[in-house]
Amino acid sequence: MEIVQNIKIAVDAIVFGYSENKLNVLLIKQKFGILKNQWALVGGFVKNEETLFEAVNRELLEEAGIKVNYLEQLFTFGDDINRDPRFRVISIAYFALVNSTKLILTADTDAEDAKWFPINELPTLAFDHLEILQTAKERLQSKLTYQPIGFDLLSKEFLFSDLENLYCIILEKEIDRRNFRKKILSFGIVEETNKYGLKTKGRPAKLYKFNKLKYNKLLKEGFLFDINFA
Amino acid sequence: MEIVQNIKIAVDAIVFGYSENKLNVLLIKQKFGILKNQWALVGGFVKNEETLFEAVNRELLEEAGIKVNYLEQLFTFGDDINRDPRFRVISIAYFALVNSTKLILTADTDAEDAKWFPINELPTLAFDHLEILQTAKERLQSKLTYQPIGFDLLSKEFLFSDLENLYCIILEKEIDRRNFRKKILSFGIVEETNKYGLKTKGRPAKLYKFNKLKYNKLLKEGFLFDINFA
DNA sequence: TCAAAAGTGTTCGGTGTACACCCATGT
DNA sequence: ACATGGGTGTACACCGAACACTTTTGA
Repeated sequence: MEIVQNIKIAVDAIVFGYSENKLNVLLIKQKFGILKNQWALVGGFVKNEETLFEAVNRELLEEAGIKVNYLEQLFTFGDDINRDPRFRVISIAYFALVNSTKLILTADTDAEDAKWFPINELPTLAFDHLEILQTAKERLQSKLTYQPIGFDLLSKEFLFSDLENLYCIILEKEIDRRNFRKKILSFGIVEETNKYGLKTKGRPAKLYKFNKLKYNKLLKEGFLFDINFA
Repeated sequence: MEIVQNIKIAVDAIVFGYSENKLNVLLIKQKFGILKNQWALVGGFVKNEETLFEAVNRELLEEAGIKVNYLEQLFTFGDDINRDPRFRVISIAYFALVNSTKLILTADTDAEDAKWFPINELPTLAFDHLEILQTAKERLQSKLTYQPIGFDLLSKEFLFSDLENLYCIILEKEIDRRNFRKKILSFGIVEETNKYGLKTKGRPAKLYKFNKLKYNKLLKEGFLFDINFA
């Protein structure tokens, strides 16, 4: 049986970053091709000899010069046959998190520009990238409540108030400071250091860190991370 | 920029059915090609002009003659470059549920045979289909606890004891009958009919039915289906 | 001494959990 | 009358939600 398929395979990455009390998304503007002068997600075609995972990581490095903290497959977009006007492209979208938006974006080989955009101030996006982004945002929101991925958006040592804020902003709701703190600490996977954050107004705040080893150990014992506030 | 890709796109479906207190999976044996005489998931290559969704439904109809109750994208398998020995194939796997395993399986065009296998008595499977199946089983287990998909595995009208059993078997744990019943009924999305199930031993059992409209209405009001027992 | 943010405890109501008894039928 | 599965009710413990005060710094 001969199979004749004229379908291309691409990977796209939705990269989230958090800084200054805002949730940001990484977008690029390409030098060449159909995407010239248009903001789009990091992505590109899969090479014959590389895995999907390798393809995403390569594009992240080539187009933005970054290595991410967290990466998982999101969804495969292939039901809109004309999502790319040139020819049929099926895109396997990935969901990524990086800590600190301050990392240097090196618009490298293919990308003319790479920038962080607050999720509420997006430019017009190429193709169906806005739809992909929306799916990614929903995944982020739901996953935040049952997996400790929030820490991948913060630096290794962070302020409790930053963690609180991150949850409030991403979940788009108010959370009681005291209950939030109590809940997180009750898990025993966040530890205080003896360092303090930068001087600001008010009482100095301790830096905390996420103990991943402890978390993995608890996981095996049946522990469930779960943060669901009314 | 010219893109030369030698990658084929396939869809595969993991179809679950429930009957006689067992969780079953639908497998087929193909007439032709590399899969001759091997049990495999329903699936095949995507045609140029059809959506992914259409492709899965077509294969389900062609190879097993069924229409499913529930269908969602599961995961895209493309990290093992040699998962198919002929050439590189990326498979977009779908997760499907049907009510009652008694529906007639018509091994149609391509399939020589189509059969239900209890999930604990599987034959050797083609390619990485066992891995795909494992992923599907995990999705089923987790989704069962936060979405009312159990009803898609039962007939329109069902016995409470069947629902209880379904949960016990799929989640592989014991559940207190009384608490389970109380919980489900408290949602207000399952209603009793005035019919009774087939005569068996003991007191006759009422038939119940799932009120999908009510569920959708409650969903909009922020209702969360959630069944998690210790 | 005042403002501003960090850090801590208590009360209350709801819900998950464990558990025991009655009901309706066929034999 | 008895075996078999269907159907109901209660008591307790724990946890999430609401909420107020003290602490530590800089100005």
